[in-house]
Amino acid sequence: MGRQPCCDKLGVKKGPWTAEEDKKLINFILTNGQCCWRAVPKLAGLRRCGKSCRLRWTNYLRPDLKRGLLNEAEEQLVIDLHARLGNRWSKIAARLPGRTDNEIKNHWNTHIKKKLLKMGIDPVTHEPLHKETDQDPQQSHAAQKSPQSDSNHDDQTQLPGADVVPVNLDENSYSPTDQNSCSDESNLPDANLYENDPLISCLFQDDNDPPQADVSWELFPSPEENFDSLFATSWEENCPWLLDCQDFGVHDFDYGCFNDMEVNNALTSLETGNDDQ
DNA sequence: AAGATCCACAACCGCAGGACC
DNA sequence: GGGTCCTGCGGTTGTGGATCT
Repeated sequence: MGRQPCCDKLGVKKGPWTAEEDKKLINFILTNGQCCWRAVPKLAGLRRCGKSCRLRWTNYLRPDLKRGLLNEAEEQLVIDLHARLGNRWSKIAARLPGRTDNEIKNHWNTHIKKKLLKMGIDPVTHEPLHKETDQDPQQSHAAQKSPQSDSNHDDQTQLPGADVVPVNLDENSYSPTDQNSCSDESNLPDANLYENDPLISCLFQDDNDPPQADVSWELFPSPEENFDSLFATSWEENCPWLLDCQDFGVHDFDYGCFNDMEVNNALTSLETGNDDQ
């Protein structure tokens, strides 16, 4: 049926995002909220397809994201939810605020799956593996302690230490992804969210104490601070961890490169169909 | 020290479904 | 009702770093 590709492949950049691109995207979302991802690249001055922008935002730049490995409680919850929901990662992620479906999926594939296998549990069915796979005593012991062995979880599973939403499999229950619906005021990132986000906080904060690598991800900027002035501060001093994350072109990370005029120009070119990517 | 292999994670791809015209 | 657009989802791939030989 001649469905259009999500982006024209020509001139669209792929691969890892640079700091410059991140900055443009963050800045755009902060200014305009999440709206019409297809238009975002043009409006934000990015050579990316909208899909890529959306993924980058939801999986990495979103202010309410936690970072770092899932803690034990979260892991247990993922296992429990997976037993009921299967590979519906977005549903699972909805029960773990600050975690993305991609993150959980990756963690499942790289850690939990192996862990379960080691414990003698089939990661697909969550049933004990066949007896012919001779478990050594340690493994069978581990299997006995597995979350699946106590089968009477109810739908309000809440593990100690887990910063998670109570499990209620009612489809209408809370989902963090609900904030993704298109642009109204409520869609603009809540300033309070940034109090829990290290990346944004690094970008915004004054040069105070650097965030801890471990991440309680607690944050700092006073709400009344203006994003512009915050962006202008020297974040790289405060965020050595960020420099480790990607090969960022940090020195290009100049907030001044994006402004209203640029947005207007992009809007104009979008309206007129002028695409000079 | 260098090459090979493994591992973890970010990013991409293709499809499905809902909204809109 | 059908076509198109847009977004979200789940599976898969690519890449860089870590570890092993």
